[in-house]
Amino acid sequence: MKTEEEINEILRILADEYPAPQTELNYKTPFQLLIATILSAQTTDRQVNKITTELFSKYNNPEDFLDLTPEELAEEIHGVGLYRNKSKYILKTCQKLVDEYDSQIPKTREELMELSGVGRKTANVVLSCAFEFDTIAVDTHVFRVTNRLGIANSDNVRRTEEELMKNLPQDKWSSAHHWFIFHGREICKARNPRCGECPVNHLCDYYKELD
DNA sequence: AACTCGGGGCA
DNA sequence: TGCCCAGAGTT
Repeated sequence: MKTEEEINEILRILADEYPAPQTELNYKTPFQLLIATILSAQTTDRQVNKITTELFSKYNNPEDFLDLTPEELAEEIHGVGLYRNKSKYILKTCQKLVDEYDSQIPKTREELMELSGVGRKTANVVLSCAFEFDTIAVDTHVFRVTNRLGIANSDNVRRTEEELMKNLPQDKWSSAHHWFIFHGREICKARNPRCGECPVNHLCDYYKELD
């Protein structure tokens, strides 16, 4: 595990390396962020971004989506993968938003996770990016990167979330989330990680154990 | 706990 | 061109 100084050094280097694109924050409303995050399951947000501009120009609230049949919506979101499931989840979620939340997005993790297609990761993204609540959304990139670096040490996403909230300074939670995701995609990849190009390899537990 | 759902990226 | 990757729901 890392000392506070080592963690701050890692964060400093990553901040310098990745001027946080913060892609989730590009969505204009909590509703857009929620839908985009449901769409992003098992895909990159690059794929999601390809379709959301047009999608949200046509449908921008739960009522708009409820005008569509599952088949029509599936057609609209073609390209993000798992589109039939995601179409059903989104329509079910929109119906619930209309029926139970006056078309607003609920602000607690428990309520968000009751929505179809919304698990812990999606709920945390909405809480931290749309409502700026103090949460860290742990997807597989964040999980892999932080465990390799030694900022977390856990075989379980739920515990990693707790460890990160304990080990990272709170004012860095939001930006660190984006650094880890970007780093995980470009450098610290699941397979064939490019450790030679990694700006924090001298501070990485995984890199130390390589040879 | 294992399986399903689509497609993009890379070996 | 086949294998790996990325969440949530279902069985």
